[in-house]
Amino acid sequence: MTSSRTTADTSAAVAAGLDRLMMWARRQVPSQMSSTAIATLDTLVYRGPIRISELAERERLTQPGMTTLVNRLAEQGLAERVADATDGRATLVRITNAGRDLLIERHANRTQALLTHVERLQPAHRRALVAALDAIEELVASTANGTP
Amino acid sequence: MTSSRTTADTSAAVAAGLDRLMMWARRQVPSQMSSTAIATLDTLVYRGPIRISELAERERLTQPGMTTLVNRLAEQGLAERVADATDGRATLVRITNAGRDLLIERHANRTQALLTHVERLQPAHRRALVAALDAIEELVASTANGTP
DNA sequence: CACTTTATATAACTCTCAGATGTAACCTGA
DNA sequence: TCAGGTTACATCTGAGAGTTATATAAAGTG
Repeated sequence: MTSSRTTADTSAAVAAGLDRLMMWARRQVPSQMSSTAIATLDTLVYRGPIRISELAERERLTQPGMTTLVNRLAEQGLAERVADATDGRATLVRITNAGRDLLIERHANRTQALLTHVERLQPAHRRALVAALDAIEELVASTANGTP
Repeated sequence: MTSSRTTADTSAAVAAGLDRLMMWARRQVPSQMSSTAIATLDTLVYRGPIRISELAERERLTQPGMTTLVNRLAEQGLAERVADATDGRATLVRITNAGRDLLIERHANRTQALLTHVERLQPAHRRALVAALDAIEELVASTANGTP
């Protein structure tokens, strides 16, 4: 009882802490592209070629919205359309090398921006964050594929 | 030597982990309001009444952009304009009780959404995140007031 | 008291999204 | 095999939220 109570409380504390962390981090790293565009490219990396409608659902966009977003990405050479061999109606979207490069560069920039702050932390706190990296990994992986 | 090398590496790992965490969390909690509007309200809480132009700079918006955003917030009753007693040109923006309530409710909603995932973590991972809460606190506080 | 600077507001435009609707490809049963 | 229904995507308009350029009003300055 005490145990489950504690688990619930600490989970809530962690969730609240993560939310505040995100609010903070958002301000540290200005981003030039639409966050939806970035997240979509990210999904393309982890999911591979994927249908427009499925992409729209994952990114919580309407299908027409995703269609125009894919158009923009294609114009910029960051993604491309591929015919679906199994269904003539469908279009698969695939990230290009340029798209991957953009994500890599962006990630590096953001990491650099956060780095300054992380380096200034008390050593013990930094160690605590390092120790939590696997946990973050699990969290991110928890819905990385097939969100339900 | 080895030590400083390790510090830099682990800091980078932490920063990279945080970036991926943000990408992930973005998808978990859809928000109805503009993220800029939320962040602005948040700033109003932590800074108290503040000038339009200073607010614009903090949120990386142009001054006209912040003027219209403040108009929207005022129409919704989430913030209000107050005359600056020391400067007739300036307008101070102040959050209202309704604005505070909205932030509180939103934080609760997001925390609830994250909670599900946190509770499913392996106990050891959850403990690691709990242990990192103070570190997160320090990180968020590092530029919570007066970023420069 | 003119002149410059500062703080905000207004106007016109752009970009990105949502909602409604159209069109082509697939599936199903008589 | 073909008519009717469904699925997947595209197109069209309209609204929201931001930008730059510019105007207005209050402060400072010689």
